[in-house]
Amino acid sequence: MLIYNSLTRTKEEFKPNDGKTVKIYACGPTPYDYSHLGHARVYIIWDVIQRYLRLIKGYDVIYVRNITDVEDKIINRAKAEHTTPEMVARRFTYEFWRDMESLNIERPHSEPRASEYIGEMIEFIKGLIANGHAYVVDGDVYFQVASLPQYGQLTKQKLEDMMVGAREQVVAQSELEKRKKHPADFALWKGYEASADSGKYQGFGEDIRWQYGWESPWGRGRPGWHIECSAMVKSLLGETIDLHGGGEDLLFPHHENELAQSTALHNKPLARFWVHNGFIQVNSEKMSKSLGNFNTIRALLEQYSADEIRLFILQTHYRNPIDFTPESLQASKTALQRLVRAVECLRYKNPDKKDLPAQPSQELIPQTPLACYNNFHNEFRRAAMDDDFNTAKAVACLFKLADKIMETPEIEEKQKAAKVLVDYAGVLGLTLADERQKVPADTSKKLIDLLLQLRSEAKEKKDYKTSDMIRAALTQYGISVMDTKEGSIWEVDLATDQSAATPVKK
RNA sequence: GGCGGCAUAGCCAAGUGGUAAGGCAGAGGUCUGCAAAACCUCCAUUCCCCAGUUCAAAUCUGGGUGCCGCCUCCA
Repeated sequence: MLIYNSLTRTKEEFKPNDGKTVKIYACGPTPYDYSHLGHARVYIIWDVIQRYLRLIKGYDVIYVRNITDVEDKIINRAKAEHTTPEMVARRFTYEFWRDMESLNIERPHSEPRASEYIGEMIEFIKGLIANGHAYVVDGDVYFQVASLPQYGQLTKQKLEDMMVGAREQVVAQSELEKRKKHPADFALWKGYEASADSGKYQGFGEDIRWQYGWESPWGRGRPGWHIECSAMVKSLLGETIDLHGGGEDLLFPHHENELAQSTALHNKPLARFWVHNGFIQVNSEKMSKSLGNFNTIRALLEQYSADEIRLFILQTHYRNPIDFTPESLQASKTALQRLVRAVECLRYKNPDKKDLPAQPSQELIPQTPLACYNNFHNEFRRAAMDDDFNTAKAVACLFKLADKIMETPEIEEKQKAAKVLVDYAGVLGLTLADERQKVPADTSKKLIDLLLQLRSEAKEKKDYKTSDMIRAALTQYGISVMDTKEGSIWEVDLATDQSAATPVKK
């Protein structure tokens, strides 16, 4: 199969390094706020990559996704809320997990937190100082960019060219830059005392940055942004992994610097393939916190199901930008119904079972020579997913199969094909669960009121047979109906309710 | 200033040398007490513009126009 490699900027034939185990490291969230649709896209994409390599390609996959819980934005939020960085990170890590669960994103095998790997980072930095790629200035440690001839290889930038931008944007920014030997040198370790803006954190009682620091050979401080990934990759997966990636914004400086650190220490490539996804845009501008044009996953889930959001995202190739509009999401919602209806026939045989299985079957390779999906398997894999995870094409395959299912009159054939559809949709993380009869919570109240209105109309017509039938039915459902002078009132029958519940006290 | 991406029907979006996937919307039909849903059929002679290469270009080359991203926290 082919995967586009950001490092070479071409699609390359992919095989795991050892032939069967794929080591994946995807850059995870910084938990300082709720996640938005852009985050959803990255993790949905990696979820699909991971599922495809495991379920269809049959590789053993080790999937690691970190949590950056040591970061300035967390510290700033903690300061604003008069709490601790740990509390902020923990809270939003939980919120992140909830969102991931809601989107039917499978858990990675490991989710290392930066704060758990400070020791490994310090060792890593010590190695870089020892072999001359890093230098210490007053408790700070910087990576010396000029010491690595291939620096800039990932983003194809020359050091001289970077200085032009650096001159305008970076150098003037702070006194701190005077410490660096080159403007592009980046911090491996930020010393507390040396921190140029540490002063502004005083006056809040205890200095949060001081609390949130670790002892190191260079004094108290905290790690720079990029070192965590290098150290955790090394610790959990080894010196060279198969796939590494994240959002395209991470290419520079984050991944360039990770690559530099790891190359400088190991003299080996950090990752064989670098995979980066495009952004979600709003009105052709990127969706971001700073522009304030983002939609949280939490908010979107109130109106759209996980399947709908996933379909929306997977209908575009992962490297292209997606322009988000409410209409485009609505289009995916409508489209999904076609797939759901196509697999409705699976319920024909067992009418008692109202829902499809939550987990798709693992038997993914059908041997039945049914005409309706003869080429489906091949098309989905070879033409679509094997070509740089072309989920847009894969989704089109699902729709074509759905049409074939609709056309097929014979029930058993329909069901066989529908099973295939469910299984392959599962590779994309789509459940195809039928939610058409899922009603809002307050609908039952409205329905009871409607029944009581019909009942009172029946009573006025002296149609006591109907009115008694309504009351009897409601009673059977645990609703007590009482007629008063002002009209009928109702309540949930407590006795019925309690009989169903487990007693709390004995 | 450096690096990079995109431009395909009303909208979204695949396709990167062989004659335009798929989705939404729209039109017609079947069904139907009414309504809705569903199902079937149709819907780009053409891929931002100009020039070139080729038997053949949306796809390759050169030029132009427009939009966007990274270089600073960002998925």
